[in-house]
Amino acid sequence: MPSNVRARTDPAIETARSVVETGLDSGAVVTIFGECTVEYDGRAASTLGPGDRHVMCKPDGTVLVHTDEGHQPVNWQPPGCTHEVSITDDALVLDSQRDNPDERLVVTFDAVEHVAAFDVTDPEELSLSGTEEDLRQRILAEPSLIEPGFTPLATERETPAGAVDIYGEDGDGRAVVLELKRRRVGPDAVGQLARYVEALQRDLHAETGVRGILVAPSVTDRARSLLAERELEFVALEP
Amino acid sequence: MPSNVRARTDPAIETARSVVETGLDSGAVVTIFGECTVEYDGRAASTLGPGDRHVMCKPDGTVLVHTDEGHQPVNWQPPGCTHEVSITDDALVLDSQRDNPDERLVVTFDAVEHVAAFDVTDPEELSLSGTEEDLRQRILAEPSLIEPGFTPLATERETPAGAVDIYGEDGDGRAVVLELKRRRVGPDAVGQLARYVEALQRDLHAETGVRGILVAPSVTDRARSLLAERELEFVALEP
DNA sequence: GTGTACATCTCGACC
DNA sequence: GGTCGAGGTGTACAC
Repeated sequence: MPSNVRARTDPAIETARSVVETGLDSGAVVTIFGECTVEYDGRAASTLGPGDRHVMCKPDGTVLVHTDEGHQPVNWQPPGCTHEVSITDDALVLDSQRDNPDERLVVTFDAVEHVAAFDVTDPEELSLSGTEEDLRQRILAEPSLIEPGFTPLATERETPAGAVDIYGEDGDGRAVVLELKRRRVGPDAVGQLARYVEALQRDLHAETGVRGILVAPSVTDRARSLLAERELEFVALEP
Repeated sequence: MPSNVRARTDPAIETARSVVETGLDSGAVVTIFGECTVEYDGRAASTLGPGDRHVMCKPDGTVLVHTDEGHQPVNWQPPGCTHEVSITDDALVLDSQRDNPDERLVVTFDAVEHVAAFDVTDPEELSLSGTEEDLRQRILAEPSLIEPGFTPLATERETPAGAVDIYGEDGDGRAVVLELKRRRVGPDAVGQLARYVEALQRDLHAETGVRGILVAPSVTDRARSLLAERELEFVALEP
């Protein structure tokens, strides 16, 4: 059985170029480790001087440049880019570009210390729970978690300010807007709820006010006082 | 000169364990490629069935699990975690945990096709331009970009709703709040500006209203109408 | 440590 | 293709 991996440590530059080019052409995930500089120009612009980094090129056009710290790549290119590899002045150059927006990432390796091409077979999808969608399902299955008498009427109900997570009415027939968050919320969520309540109020020409309820595990102090100022409510609930 | 890289293709499982453990202990960036399953439990919870993935462990405690698609890792652990590697039932198991919040990621490799440890030396910092901070500097250097007579008085001015990007006054001495965005803005930015304007209005007990100006390259239609409803303004400006 | 807002955010869904 | 909001968001910075 042939290996799914083609790798070289401290390769000659032409060998490195070959592994990368062959890998990219065959739809492999290609990684390059070595001393490099990185130039980026697009939505923003950046430069990164010489240092050791790990670069990953995916067959979907993604590029990721990782240092030894942090979850986030120091530089990257999103899916959909086209990469080219070449040798210029004894350096291995990876050039990744895209349109809309016009963006370009160029990684120049003075020295390649490792290169690898991985044939990836991954049939599985991630199964994730504990999302906002789970919270929504919980409430729709048991509306009394919000308060006795609450009745959901629609999800994703459109308003001039955007779609409301859950729209319904309370035991007295008043319109209720729910904004759901899977985690502790700050002022931004209050602003969002306030927008929806105001928009719906205008839209319905309601005589009685539209109630707005923020549903989340907890709120910060500032968010709580913003809720109070706007006469909005809070219900503690987890996904 | 000894190589900065220790790598093995299709290693025996004990060899793989040794390279990973030695690498983690020495502060190297360690990568493992092979067929694995992934279990995560923490802020949310997830499972991922068998497939080929590329796993990177950084010396700061970061773990990244990448498939062949997308910018984002399919699973990960943020910096600050402690990882352990072991062999259980002929599988290589990577166990990464942290407290606050309690989170655990377990990657189980049925087969390791490649393993590598990279000694990283990276003295450079990223130099980035085109950020919101650049836009702020541009306005402070030339306030008339907002409008003739505008005078900045403070940045990060605190209000009960949060800190205002730039606070100042117009040619008539009216208070002005600027909210800056480096890119095209939607309804969320309008909500943010509205919160600040309302909070400052209350705070100042101003007789004349506080003006709110959104400064960004452009706005969506919905954001524009929300601005109009709230009598907020827009100035087109890029970073 | 928590709170707050930015980010080349990315990503998916819907229009 | 643009708009919109979620995200296990991560990240820096202020309190």
